[in-house]
Amino acid sequence: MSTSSRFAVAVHVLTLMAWADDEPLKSEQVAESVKTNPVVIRRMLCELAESKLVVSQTGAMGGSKLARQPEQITLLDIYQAVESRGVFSLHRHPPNRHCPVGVNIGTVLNQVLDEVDSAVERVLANITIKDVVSRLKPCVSTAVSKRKPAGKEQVLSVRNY
Amino acid sequence: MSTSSRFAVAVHVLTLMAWADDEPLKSEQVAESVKTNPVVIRRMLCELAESKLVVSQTGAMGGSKLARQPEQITLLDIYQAVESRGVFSLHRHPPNRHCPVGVNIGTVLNQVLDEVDSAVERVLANITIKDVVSRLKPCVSTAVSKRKPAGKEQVLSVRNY
DNA sequence: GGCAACTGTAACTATATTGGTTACAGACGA
DNA sequence: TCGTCTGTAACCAATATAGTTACAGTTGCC
Repeated sequence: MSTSSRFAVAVHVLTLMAWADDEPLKSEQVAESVKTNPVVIRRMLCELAESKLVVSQTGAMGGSKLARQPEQITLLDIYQAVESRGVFSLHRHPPNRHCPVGVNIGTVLNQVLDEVDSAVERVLANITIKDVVSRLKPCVSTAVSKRKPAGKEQVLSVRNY
Repeated sequence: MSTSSRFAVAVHVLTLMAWADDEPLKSEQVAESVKTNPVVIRRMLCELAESKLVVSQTGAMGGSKLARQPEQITLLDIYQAVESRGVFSLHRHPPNRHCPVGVNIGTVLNQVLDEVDSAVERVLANITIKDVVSRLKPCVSTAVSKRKPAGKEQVLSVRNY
C-alpha cells in the first residue's frame, strides 16, 4: 500500500485554500503549514491545476486558489489528480508463463484489484473538501488543550502523529 | 498507494499451494513460478507462517503447504500478513502545529483513511483462495490461445502484463 | 552415522520512488 | 524596470523493496 504521502498533502493543501476562502495563497505560505519546501508544493499545485482543481497566477501578488467551490471538489478528484496508480500493484516482473497459475494469476489479480480500487473510490467520492473543513472546525476550538505537552517532534511515518 | 508487489506475490504463492493440493512445495518451485529468487519466497513464507497461513517443514523432502483449507483463507488474511500499513499514509513529518489547519488535518485524515481501509478490508474479506483458484481455472483452458505472440518480456510495473 | 536436500536468516547490493534543495527563466503588478 | 511570484529542470538524500550470496540448522534416507 501507500508509501507516499502525496494524497494526504494534497488534501491538506486544498483544505488550506478552502479555509483561506478565495484569497490566493503563495506556495511559501502553504509550505509553511505543510512544513515542507515550497518547490514540493508548487510541483503538486501543477498537478492539481492540470486536473482543474486549482488555478494559479504567476507574478507579483500571485498565488493559487481553488478552481471550484469546496463542496464541488471530492477527495476522489484529488486522489485521481495526484496518485497515478491503484492501491496495489501486480508483480514487478510477469510470472512464469509456463506455469498454469503464473500465466493467469495476473488476470485474476487485476479483477480483484479493480474491485478494491472501486471500493476506495466510492468512499472518496462521497467526501468533499467542504466536509473536511467542517470536520476540522470542531477540532480547532479545542486544539490548544488537546495538544500534547511538548517533547521533541518525532517522525512517525504511519497514521499517527 | 501501493508501490510494492508483496500482496500480489503472496496471493500467487498461496494460490500455487492450493493448486498443489496439500503437497508441500519447495521454495525453489514457488520461485520458479513467481520468477524470483527462492530467498525472497522463503522470507515471505516466514511471514505467512507467522500468521498461520502456511506451515513449513525443514530438512530433506521438506517444503511448505497451506495451514488451512483454501476456502478458509481470505485475501484479507493475506493482506494483513504481508502489508504492514494502510493503503494511504499521512504526512511524513507532522504539519505546522501553529496553523489551524495543520494542527488538526491529521485527525480528520485519519478518519478518512480509516474509512478507506475498512472498505478495502470488506472487499478482501469476501474473497478466498478457493475463489481465486476457481476464477483461475477457466483461464487455464484457453491460456495458450490467449497468450500473446512472442516478443521480448517487457517489465510493466502497474496493473497489466 | 553421514550425506544430501531442505528451510531460516543475516548481510549486502541494486533499483525505484518520493521528498528536499538549489537554481533560474518567465509572468506580472506597482 | 524592479521585486515578487510561479513553473520547471537538475540534482541529492532517504526509504523501501527486491535480488543475491552465504551459511547454520533440520530432517529423511542410505
